Amino acid sequence: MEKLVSTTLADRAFDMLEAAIVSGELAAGERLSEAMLARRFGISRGPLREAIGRLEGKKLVERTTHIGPRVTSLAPEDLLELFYIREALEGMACRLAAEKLSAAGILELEALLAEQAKAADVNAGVGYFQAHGDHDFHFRIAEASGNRKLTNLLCGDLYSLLRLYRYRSSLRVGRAKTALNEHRAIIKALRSRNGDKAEEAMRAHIRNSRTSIEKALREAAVDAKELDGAVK
Amino acid sequence: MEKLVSTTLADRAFDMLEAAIVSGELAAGERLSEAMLARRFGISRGPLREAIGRLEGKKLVERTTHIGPRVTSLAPEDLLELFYIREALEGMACRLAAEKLSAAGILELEALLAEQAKAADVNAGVGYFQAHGDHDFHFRIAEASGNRKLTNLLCGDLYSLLRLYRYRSSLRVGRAKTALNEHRAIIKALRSRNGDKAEEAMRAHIRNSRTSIEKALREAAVDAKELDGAVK
DNA sequence: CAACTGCCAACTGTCAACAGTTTTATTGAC
DNA sequence: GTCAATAAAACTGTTGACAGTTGGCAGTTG
Repeated sequence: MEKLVSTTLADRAFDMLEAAIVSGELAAGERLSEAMLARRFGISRGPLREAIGRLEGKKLVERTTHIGPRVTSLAPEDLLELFYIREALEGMACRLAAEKLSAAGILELEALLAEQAKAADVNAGVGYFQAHGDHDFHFRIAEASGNRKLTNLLCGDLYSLLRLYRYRSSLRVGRAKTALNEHRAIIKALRSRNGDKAEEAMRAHIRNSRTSIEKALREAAVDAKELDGAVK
Repeated sequence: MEKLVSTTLADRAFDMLEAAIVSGELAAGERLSEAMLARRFGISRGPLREAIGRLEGKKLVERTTHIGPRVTSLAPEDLLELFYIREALEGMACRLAAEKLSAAGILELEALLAEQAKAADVNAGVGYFQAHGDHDFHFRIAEASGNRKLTNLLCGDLYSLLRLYRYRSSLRVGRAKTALNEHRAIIKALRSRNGDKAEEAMRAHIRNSRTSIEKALREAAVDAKELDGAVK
């Protein structure tokens, strides 16, 4: 048996499509032509269709009959709705992590945070932080919950959905430093092994993220209106 | 335009399969033969495959290459993990509902509860309560949250997953009356428009459900062990 | 010049057939 | 009688082709 890569074509198509979608290579709302994608991946339309079906089940693409599949496009309200879900789920994950995390695990988190602090300093807290560091931090805590279904839901489904919405990094200038402090508070709560405090620390963090985005969205809406008025 | 039912074959197959799975007609862990299902639905394997793909994305079926799709089977630990997720999400839904629910909405909930109380009395609180009433109650609150993504996640994905695990109703004897009281407490918190209280009331309710199931599972495990010993 | 009608190309939905793998049944040996 | 090996049956993965629908383009008409 040399076929260690016994993945089916549909599997590979699924992975490639998901990667292309969350990376933004396939823009939100873009129509996916089956024939084109089939040529691009070098496979037939059958497996491709199955892959698209799976993505549809994951809410990453939507379909309308005879017109074709499109990448799910998230309205600003949808993004905010997802943040309420994140607050609930990551709060729970953080509570569980506080009860289960090993001393070594906490040290790892602190090391990660120290690295982020450096990066945040270097970049004056703009893009990088949100892109990689924040992500990793939340990932680790989700995994530390020890709840596999919760971890999969957060890291697998929810985060790929969140990435569909590409907010301009300018929306978040100045948030990085605050967020870093909130991460410190979370680790402190984790170290105390207090589930209540850990959950509340995480929820406050995500709540603040949400209000920050809400504010940015309002400002963006105002700008758009002014621009619209100017054009007219 | 008389073709209001422009559903595709794959859509119908998806609906029928999902219904068959959550109703238990297709048992958990059962292997799904594509040819058999295609004959049964009177369609070809193409659309069927796509429907199965969607269910796979929804985590209702799992696939292994060249062996075929099987209905996802939930271990007891998986069930408990789902209850932690429920606690987080429904707690959040209840908080949002407390802030948004109209007076009329609260009256509807109370009416529903009164109906359940009658049914619970009649059946001495065994099967019916859990099967319909509890479900409806939680559904309504999820919808009242006003958060569409949250509602879909709870009512669409999570509940169909939960139904995969068919606990014998005997596991829950005596829980019905307690649960009814907990529902009353939830409504009381909703009426007070206090998000914190509403969230905590719902979380306590689901936590109690979980501990009740944990206890029942432990007892069932002991019984199984004794039975196993007797057989040997 | 604008709007409507009819046609055409492109695409999606569906199917039947082929290739490779797994499972089962049969056969033979010990 | 049991076990192993081989062959056949059944099933999944994949493909290419066909039918029905959608959207756009050109031509025509008011």
